[in-house]
Amino acid sequence: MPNYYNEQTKFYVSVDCAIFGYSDGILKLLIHKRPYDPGKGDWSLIGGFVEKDESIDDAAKRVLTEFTGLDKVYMRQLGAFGEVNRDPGERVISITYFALIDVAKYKKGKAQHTAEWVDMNLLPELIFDHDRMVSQSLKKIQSLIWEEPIAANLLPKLFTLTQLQRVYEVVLGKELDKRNYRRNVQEQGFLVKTNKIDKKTSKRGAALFQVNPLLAIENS
Amino acid sequence: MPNYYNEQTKFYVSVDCAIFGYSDGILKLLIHKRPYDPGKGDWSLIGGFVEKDESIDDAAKRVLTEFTGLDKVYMRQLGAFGEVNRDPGERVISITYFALIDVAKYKKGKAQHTAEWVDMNLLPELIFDHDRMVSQSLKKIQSLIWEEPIAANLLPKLFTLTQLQRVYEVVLGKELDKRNYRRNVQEQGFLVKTNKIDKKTSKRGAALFQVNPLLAIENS
DNA sequence: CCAAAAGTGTTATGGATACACCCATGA
DNA sequence: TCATGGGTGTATCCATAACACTTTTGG
Repeated sequence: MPNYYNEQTKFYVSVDCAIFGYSDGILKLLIHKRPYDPGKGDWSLIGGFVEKDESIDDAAKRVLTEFTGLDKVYMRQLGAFGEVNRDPGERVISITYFALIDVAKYKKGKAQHTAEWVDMNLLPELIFDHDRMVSQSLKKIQSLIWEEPIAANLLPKLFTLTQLQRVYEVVLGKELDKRNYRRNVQEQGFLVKTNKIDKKTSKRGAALFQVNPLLAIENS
Repeated sequence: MPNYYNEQTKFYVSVDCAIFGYSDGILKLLIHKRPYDPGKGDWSLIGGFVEKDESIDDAAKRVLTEFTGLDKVYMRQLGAFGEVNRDPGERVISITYFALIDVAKYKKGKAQHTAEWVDMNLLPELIFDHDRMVSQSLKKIQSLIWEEPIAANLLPKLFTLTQLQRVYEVVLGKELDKRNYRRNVQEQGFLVKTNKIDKKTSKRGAALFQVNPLLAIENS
């Protein structure tokens, strides 16, 4: 066979990103109104097509940067979605990623008029199989949150333990015992106490922590 | 934009299957000598291209059936591998699956001359990124083995608890305490004792078990 | 002076681990 | 009769869960 590849079918391949954020004590998802048919105007995850000379991971990073202005963001692949008719417009195979970002750093990029942070508890129905992508992403984040220092990606660089506790609580969907949580999270060794004090959220002031810079997870 | 899709690049999409089997107390992987360039003659996972009108899951099932003669096999998606030059011949995005099958049921199919069951401990180097696919698959199987009744997929329909224990041990790579293992595996509720007795492996005879038919996991 | 959040240890409980002997049978 | 694998229960340990009070300070 002279060139085996040539006989094969090619496919559009997209990346869809479930971008999670946190503000006001609420877990949010960045979604936007799809600007073209099919499904024009329907809510959709942030996505885009993989381009010729970029890896799928790079495509996901590029899309995320285009839509949020951020790079070096914590992002992981969830998996591939490849039902024949998942996109009724054309056959498109989607590789799904999830990301955790600090909403405060978010800058409107592409889709600036139609992108919104939506309360995860009030999520509208999403297009195609995007609902499944979101629920599977959240499950994976829940299973990773005690394994890797990912929760802090939803907060500014410096944060108090109480702020981080709220993040754990909204991600896991349940309240945590303050003392047990503090013991657990500190035993992990992800966090280092800075000598700075946050005076905004309490009169007494709370110690500000950051993720151990040696662990800088982010991408990769 | 009249048809947004048309402006996009298309890609070859393949499925690669890490097919695990078990015999003689050893965990094995089905690999074959790649029949075409690049890498002709090198060891490779079982794989094939996704075709026009099949989902990626169906493509993986088809490839598995073509190479093993088996259907209704336990198979799960691992994830997508999409480095630009992962396949030096052409840009190919691969969706990787792993499967657990009963080696005794295996029939040589496609690649009958070059496919082999190889001891996981003596695995040769595989082509491209297939080594990573295998090690990630094994990790995922290890994390699922106590969650879902997947280990029995490596055995015939009826098996003794001791046979199943060996499967757990070779998958997890460590010895298990017989009494603890038996308590755990029976508490899961996956197994039902049949009234049949296996006399082949012991003089006394051992009760034969099967997976609760209501749980028939297989594909899906 | 008091409301509001920060910070801190100990006990209780339940799941996981370690461990040893009797049973049934074919050769 | 004995060698071989089958089958069974309990005590210990460790990790997780439950639980309440003192501190600090801005208003």
